[in-house]
Amino acid sequence: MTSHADIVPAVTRKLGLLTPLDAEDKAAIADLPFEIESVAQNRYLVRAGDPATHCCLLVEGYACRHKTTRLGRRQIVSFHMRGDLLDLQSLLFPVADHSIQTITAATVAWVPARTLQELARRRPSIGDALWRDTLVDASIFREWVLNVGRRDARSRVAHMLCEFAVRCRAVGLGSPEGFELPMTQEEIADATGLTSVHINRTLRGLREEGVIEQERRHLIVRNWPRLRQIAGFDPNYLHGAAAEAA
Amino acid sequence: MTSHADIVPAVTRKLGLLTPLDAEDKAAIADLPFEIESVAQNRYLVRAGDPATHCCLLVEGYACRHKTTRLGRRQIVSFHMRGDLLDLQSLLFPVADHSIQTITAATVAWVPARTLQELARRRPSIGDALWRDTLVDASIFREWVLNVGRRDARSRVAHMLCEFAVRCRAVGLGSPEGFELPMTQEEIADATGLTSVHINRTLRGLREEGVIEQERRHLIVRNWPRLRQIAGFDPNYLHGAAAEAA
DNA sequence: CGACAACTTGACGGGCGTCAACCGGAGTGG
DNA sequence: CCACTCCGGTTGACGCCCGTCAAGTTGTCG
Repeated sequence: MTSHADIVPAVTRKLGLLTPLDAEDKAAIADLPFEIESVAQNRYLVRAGDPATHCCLLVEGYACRHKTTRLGRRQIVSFHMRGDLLDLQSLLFPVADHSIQTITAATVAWVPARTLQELARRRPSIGDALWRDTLVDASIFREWVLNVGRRDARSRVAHMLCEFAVRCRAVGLGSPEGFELPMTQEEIADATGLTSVHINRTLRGLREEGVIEQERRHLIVRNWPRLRQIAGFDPNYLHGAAAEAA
Repeated sequence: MTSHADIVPAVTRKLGLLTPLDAEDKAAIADLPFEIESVAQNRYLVRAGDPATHCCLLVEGYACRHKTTRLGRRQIVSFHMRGDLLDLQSLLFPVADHSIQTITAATVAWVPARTLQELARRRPSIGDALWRDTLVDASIFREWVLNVGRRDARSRVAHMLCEFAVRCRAVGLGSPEGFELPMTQEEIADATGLTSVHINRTLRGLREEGVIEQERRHLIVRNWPRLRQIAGFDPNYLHGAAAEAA
């Protein structure tokens, strides 16, 4: 069971990595009225079009944001893991412009958007940290536009794996070599703008070259330099998000 | 010639659309030390890797942000026009993670990032407005990921045209039907993840169907409903950016 | 009027989508 | 404890959308 007392250090740590916080900032965070919820796999946390009343912190598990074309074609625009703040994007908007869905069972902590916004005004350091977090997200979106727009399937998948690996490591998930890869091939496809069939072929290619190894929902990177080279991966765009990985 | 006195109302108007500003906010904006510069076509305003010391307001003309793959393939991640704030993205980061380049001759107003950041803290409404502006940008990036990842060439180009049209209208550029389309076909290609050859064929297709008309760098939309339908365009994701267009 | 960038068009090929079949593991119910 | 089901993964055949290459043409600026 997760309690309010477990959440506070996680949030403080997360924001503290983005901007220095003083004692009063930390006290203010401890006062936040989190509501903790356990969520099953494949459940919506936010639906596009919903009024945006709450923000949430992903305490445990994995999630993604996605949008769909009018014809129903889905595009995942980001993956999220333990410690990520979701839906800061709509903190200042009345309705959500995209959906957020769990990939695995997860636990999340909800805070009223109004409360958070008010806190950001009262404690400018916290405001900075939140703003910075959304800027990192934006930087990742830009990299994804590049990834989907200008890399072939092979590099595209490799790039997505590199990013996921680095971000996992940054929050202490998995070892340097291996980590959980919780999404289905169809979800990888929707994130890279490909089809699940082609993801399957591409992963097989990487496996046959000895770059990666997979079993179940676990991925082992056998040849990091090669994977980075295939991806053309340069982690700068992750900014603080990978601070610990350096 | 553009002077400091011309810039202030433009900035005030821009930010005022995002969040209500009081007299003190406006006075603070008027005190900002803008440095005005005229820039030729195809000049870099910011290069990826540059230290991010200044932010800039695009006073007149058009610009784009872009990133490139290690193999040198370029992806434009956004277009910008009169009134847009550029490089708020790197307000809180030490180095720029992408480049910004003019598409036409332009005039820009520079402000030290430090000054703006300090203003955002001192006047929370201005901070909100700036944050909100970066959130709108992020929302547009997400839509671009979807556009490039999940639409075919035809819809993709149509979508890009719809967005550009709506944003032009929002800042009073062009008429409901026609507007300047300042970018080359190669730039449209780099924004949509296609090639200039295919952009040429796609635009021809739209012309032959009577959806659009082009002469020089000018575009006339002959059949708006049809263009929107081809694009599957829903302007919600532009949030405040198109406030005036409604 | 010459030079250069942007646009235009055709021929051809490949990367990836589509369709379809099959497999394998996990959960479920008898 | 075994059948049944279902989701996700795997593989092959085939074809199309879009990239590539190449050769003009047009427009613009000196």
